[in-house]
Amino acid sequence: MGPNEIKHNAPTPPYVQLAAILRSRVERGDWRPGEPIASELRLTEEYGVSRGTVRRAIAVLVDEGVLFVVPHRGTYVAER
Amino acid sequence: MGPNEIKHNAPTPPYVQLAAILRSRVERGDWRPGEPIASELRLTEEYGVSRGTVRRAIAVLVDEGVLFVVPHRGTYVAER
DNA sequence: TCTGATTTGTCCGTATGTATG
DNA sequence: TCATACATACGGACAAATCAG
Repeated sequence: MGPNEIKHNAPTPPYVQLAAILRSRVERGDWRPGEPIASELRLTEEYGVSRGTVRRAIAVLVDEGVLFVVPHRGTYVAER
Repeated sequence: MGPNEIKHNAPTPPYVQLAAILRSRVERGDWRPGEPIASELRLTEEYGVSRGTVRRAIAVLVDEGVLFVVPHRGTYVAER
């Protein structure tokens, strides 16, 4: 883990921090294009934030074209 | 209550008066270690001061190690 | 077909964080 | 100092869709 921890008292909001973490995990190849990333519930447990924060972070990456959501199925890594 | 009233025309600033009141309430065991005290909104209603004043008073006690704040969750009594 | 588990969708209430006048 | 507004975050609850058995 290391730096991949959410700081609640940082000037950068948790959802922005988490978005950066998830972005780097995708770039690192942690999750490959076309494959699902961890579920929202899993991410809340892994990073100690609320689901609302997780969903907001995902929304950022969806907006960037890094991820896409399939309703009731999961969140996936976009194809390049 | 009784003496636990904020005097706006006193030489001692409201936030200092409130800090003293809250400190005594903790010492009295009104709120126990690890448990949350009243919310900022609740305290503004209870003592007739603005939220800014409440937050300033809390900041004093946090500085003293009497209280600690969990962002977006509440203000708690420090252990010990 | 049925059942239960999983996942995202949505809404609500409450709390603190921050900024402005 | 006060009053107000909005942003950010947390937690809970329930619905709807999906999937595996």
